[in-house]
Parts: sequence; structure tokens; C-alpha cells
Amino acid sequence: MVAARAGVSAATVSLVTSGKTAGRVSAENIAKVNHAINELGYVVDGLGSSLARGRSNIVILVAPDVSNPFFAKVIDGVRTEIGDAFQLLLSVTEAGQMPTPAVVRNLLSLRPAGLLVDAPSAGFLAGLPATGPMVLLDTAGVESEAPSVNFDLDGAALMLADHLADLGHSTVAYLDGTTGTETFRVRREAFCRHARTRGINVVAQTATTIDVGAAADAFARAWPQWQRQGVTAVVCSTDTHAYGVLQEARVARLAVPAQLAVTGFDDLPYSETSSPGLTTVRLPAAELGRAAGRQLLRLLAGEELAAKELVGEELEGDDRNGHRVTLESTLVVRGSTVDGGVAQGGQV
Amino acid sequence: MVAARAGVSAATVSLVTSGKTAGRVSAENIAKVNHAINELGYVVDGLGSSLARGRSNIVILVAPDVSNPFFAKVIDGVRTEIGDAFQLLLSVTEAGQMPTPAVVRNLLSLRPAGLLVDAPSAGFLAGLPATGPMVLLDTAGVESEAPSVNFDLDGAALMLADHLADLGHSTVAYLDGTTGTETFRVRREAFCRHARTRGINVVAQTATTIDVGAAADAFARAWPQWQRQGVTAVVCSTDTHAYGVLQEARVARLAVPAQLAVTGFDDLPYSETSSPGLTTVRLPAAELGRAAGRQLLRLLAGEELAAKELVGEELEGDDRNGHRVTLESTLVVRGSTVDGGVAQGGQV
DNA sequence: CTGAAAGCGCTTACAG
DNA sequence: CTGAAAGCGCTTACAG
Repeated sequence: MVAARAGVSAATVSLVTSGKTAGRVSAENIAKVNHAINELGYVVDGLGSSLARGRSNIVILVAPDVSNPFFAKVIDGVRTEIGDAFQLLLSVTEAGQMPTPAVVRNLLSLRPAGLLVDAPSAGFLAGLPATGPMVLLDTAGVESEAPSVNFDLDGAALMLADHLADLGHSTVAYLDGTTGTETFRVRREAFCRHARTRGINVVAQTATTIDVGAAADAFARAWPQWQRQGVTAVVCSTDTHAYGVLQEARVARLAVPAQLAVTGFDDLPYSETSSPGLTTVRLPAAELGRAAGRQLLRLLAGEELAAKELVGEELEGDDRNGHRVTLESTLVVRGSTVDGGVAQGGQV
Repeated sequence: MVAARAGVSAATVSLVTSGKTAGRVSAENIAKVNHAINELGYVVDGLGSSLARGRSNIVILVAPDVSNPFFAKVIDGVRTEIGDAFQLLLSVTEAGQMPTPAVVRNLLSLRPAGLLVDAPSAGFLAGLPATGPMVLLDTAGVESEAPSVNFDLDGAALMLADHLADLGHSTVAYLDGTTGTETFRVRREAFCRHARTRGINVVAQTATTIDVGAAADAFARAWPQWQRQGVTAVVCSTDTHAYGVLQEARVARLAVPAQLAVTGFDDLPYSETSSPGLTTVRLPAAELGRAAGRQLLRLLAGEELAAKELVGEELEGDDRNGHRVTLESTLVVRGSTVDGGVAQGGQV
């Protein structure tokens, strides 16, 4: 320990760097140590520190799709919430895949302070060794004991079905995503359920990866058949899919929304400025990240308390493991379902 | 060490787990140890291991913009190249920002095996403490000793200028990106230089963040003025910017490319399927990531050799620090500059 | 081929 | 308030 030499003490330095000086280090020594630290540009070695304390100060965020702009907002939410206290690191996997058990074991052997898992598949969670603090995000449809933060997809689907029914649509198609993510299944099932209640027939569905081009192709291929079936609206499980449909509709000179209404899920930035603007379910991505970060922080604080055998009345039931948060989502109506939306263009 | 108990040996286990059994452990003991490992589900603790060896087996990728789909391909390239040998982790920063010196120090205190830095600003590199193996990506315009992988932006800009000149454009506008990234400056300067040579006047420029909506707004605001100046083409520093221009052109009922030609840089997937398709400079993103990963691997291997005092004729000069790779880029011509491109639509 | 020992850089009871 | 000591889980010379 270099700093030890520079001052006059030894492990007192540790007390200073970890801020545990309360009535244990004299003001004079604190000053000396801090001076030495600045002079030497000393930084506590993360490895040694983590080993001694049994865990590191990094939080690992695991997710199947780093490149999704929606996910970027989630990340940002997490970062703003926990960024100062912990080092946030993203696990990188093959696009659309959760990390393999082997990778997870390596990750865990870094002894992260906590784990954040976005849109996990059921299998992934099952294979996860019992581990430390963990919060799940966007995990609709997956059984788990872990605390989680989710969107109110059912409420969202209901609003969407109502909206389309009110506009007189009775025959719609559904364009789904193909990742193993449960959230897509939940979106689709919820919509289909509410659609039926409102007298809407979901006569067809198909699925593609989250890619504008793939969605456009799929729609182009399906449209002749859908048209014959009398489809007047396409509900997409993500905005990205919807962009593909909008694009292909333009190519096919289909008037949106007069001949075809289109909706999405997410409310990405582009949905506001596309022409026509996209009617979509706004899923509060940044808030998802923030809420998850907050939960993890609380979990970690609780753990510290427990470690100090101070567990008691301070912690209410819902502050413990198993806490679940659901975020409201809203329907944003734009030109892709209702004429006169902003940025209207094309043949409409 | 749990496994030690299960077998009959002690630190022999370490030899086995690190694969250094060559003539140091009997076949019998190797078998015993492996058996015990499987039985106990033992995983070498990353912390202890890293501390003892002086460095971890994680590689940290630092970049200003995780959400950019272009960057997603870069990440994927890196992953495929180094994924097995090292644990790849992404540093997360505020959108468009490089990590602060404080964050970097924390990152470094994890003793990563290597560092990969994408599109660094000059200031970031200057503030980087002398550290271990590092490879820079897409670092055009930044001075540094470190090995790096870059795109041939000059060649790309030349092709672009040639293309526009051949089409008869003589007055163009440039839509730039606003991140501090040097690569944008280089793109613009290179294009302006070659444009001049080919008799093209770059009469105007503006800049926005990498966002379709922002680009669309900026174009909408600038267009009346540009039109008066006789602008017939807009060159954008990223495809994302170009999407904004295409979108706004559609709203304004401008015929593309007849009244206005549009180009980008990157060749994102959507550029192929948009209508019209986007003429753009294809920057091989995945190859950038792979090449950088390869270089880092070589660096790490070289270091190991050096540590064993075996440095010698095996290592050629250009395998050492300071190695630079430049990747060819090509111009992809589509409907946004030349009539008759694929997926033509709208008023064209 | 194998085990005992020292050490990686820190933190945390524990005596003073 | 402060220092000496043990220990976190591993790896690596070093004797046998």
C-alpha cells in the first residue's frame, strides 16, 4: 500500500478510502492520508478490495439486445440511478441471445454487487445459480421469486384494442417478434384477448426479427392474403416492426390509415416523426431502468443491514425480496390510425 | 479451495484449472480433480485468480454511443473475435459521452486484460493513464501511439464526391453530427476537400445529434435557405441523419433524387430497404470490431511472450505496439441519388 | 510429479 | 484513535 508509506499509518488508509473514519481516525491523519493519496494519484485496487470484502462494486446488466434503441433508454435509466455508487457494466451476447450458463458463471465469479436482467427467457432464469441481489426487468410472463419491474402490458393491450374497435376495425393481423423473449408472447396474447372481447378478429399473424427490412419483407409477402381476408389494421409487437409495415405500405401505395391502420409497441423517437406518425403503446423505458436501479439499490442496502444484524421494523414487507413494480403505459395516437395526425404525408 | 478437499491434492487443482498440467500433474490426479470439480460445480473465483495473476480476464469496451445500431455491429465483431478467451464487458456512459477520468480509473482498477476504445475524443485519450494493452477503433483524426483500426474515410469521401460530381451536382449541403467524435470532423473535411477538387461547392452545413427526428427538423428549417442557394444534394455524416432528411423531403413533397439527392455514411440495414434506398458509404462495422479484437489478442499474446522473456524473431515489427489497420470502405449506390434504385416509392 | 509457503492488494476485527 | 495480524481465493516459484 503505497499511501501507507506516504502518510505515517498503515491500514488507517483503508479506513479513510472507505470513508469509515467516524470516530476512528484523527482529523490530522485523515488530512495526511488524503494528501498522500492526491500526491501519488492512488486509486484503491478494485481486485484486492473486492476480494477482501467478498464482492465487487460492479453491477452487471444482462440483456438479449443491446442494440435496440429502446434498450438504450433502459440502460440510461439504470445508469442515472445507480451510476455513482456502482460501476455499471453490460454483458455482451450474441444478438437476441441471453448469455450461456458458462458465461454467466464467469460473470458471477467477478462477484458483482448485483445483477440486473432484462427480458430474460424462462430457461435463462431456471439455469441461473442461486446468487446475490438481482432485479428483473420487463419479465412479463416469466415465473420468478426475484423482485422485478414490469410494464402494464395488459392495460396497454386493452387500450389498443379499444382504440381499434372504436375506429371500426373488425379484422386485424398481428406482426410478432421472434426472439425468445416472453414479453412478446404476453403482448400478443393480451391484445388478442381484449380484441376478441371488443369484437375484433385477429385473423392472421406472422413474426420476424426486430428489423425494419425483415418486417417489410414479411408484410409484403403476407399482404395479398391478408387483404383477401379483409384485414384493415396491422398490430405490431414493436415500433421497429411497424416501421417496416409503414415503409412497405408506401411502396405498395396503400393509404395509411385510410386503407390500412398500423400500430406498434415502444414509442421510439422515430415514431413521432415518421410520416404518418405511428400510433403506439408508449412503454416508459427510462423509467423501467430507473425503477430497477432503485430496487437493486434498496436490495443492496437491505443486505447491508442484514449483514449488520440490524434487520427490523425499518424494512417493510414490500421492501424485501419479491417486491414487484408495474409501470403504467399509455396509448399514443398518431396518424397511422387516425387521419390528421402530425407529419402526415405520402398518398394519404 | 473446496476442490482440494474433494481430491487429495491442494494447489495441484490450480494447475489443472489453468491447464498448466504439462508434465506437472499425473493423469490420475488430473482425472480426480476434474471429477471433483464437476461434482461440486466449482468455478475458479475470478477475483482471487485475477489478484494473484495481476490482471483479470475481462476486456472492457469503451464507447460513446452504445445505442447506435452501427455500434451494435462493431460490438458483435469484437465479441466473435475475443469472446471465448475473455469476458467482454461494455462500459456504460451518458449517451454520446466518453467516460469521465474517475470512471476510467475505476474501470482500470478492475485490472482488465485489455481495453478497446471506440471513437475516442482527443481529450479522453490524453487523460488516460498509461495503461496496459489497448486498441483504438474508428479513431480517425486523433493522435495516438496506440495500435488502431480505422476506416479509409478519405477514400470513401473521394468516391462520394466523384459520384455526386458525375451526376452533375455542383451545389450541396452537409449535415453533420454533433458528438465530439473526431471521425465526423474527418468525414466532413475529407468530403469538402474532394468536393472542391471536383468542382462541387459545399455551400452550407448544419449539425444535429444522431437522431432521425433532430435531423428532420434541422433539414426542414434549413431547406428554404438551401433551396435559394441552389442546393441539389445533402450529404449526411451518418445514415441516421439521412433518414431524417428523406423523411422530411417526403413531407415537403420533394422528389428524391430528381429534386434532391441524399447520401449517408454507415450503410445501416434500413438503408437498403428505405424508399428510396439510401446511397451511402459502407463502413464495415463488424470487420472493425473483429480487426480490433484480433489486434488486442495479438497484443496480449505478445505481452505474455515478453513476460516469459522470449521476445525474439517471432514478432515482426508490425506486430508490436503502434500497429495500424485501415479498412476499405465502399460506396453503395441506391435510389436516393440515382433514379431506378430498389424499393423506389413516393412521388419519384 | 506434488505439497507447503509466500504473496497479490485490500479490509476488518482485535488488542493496545 | 492506531497498528499488527489474519484472511479473502487464488497462483507460482520452490523444495522435496
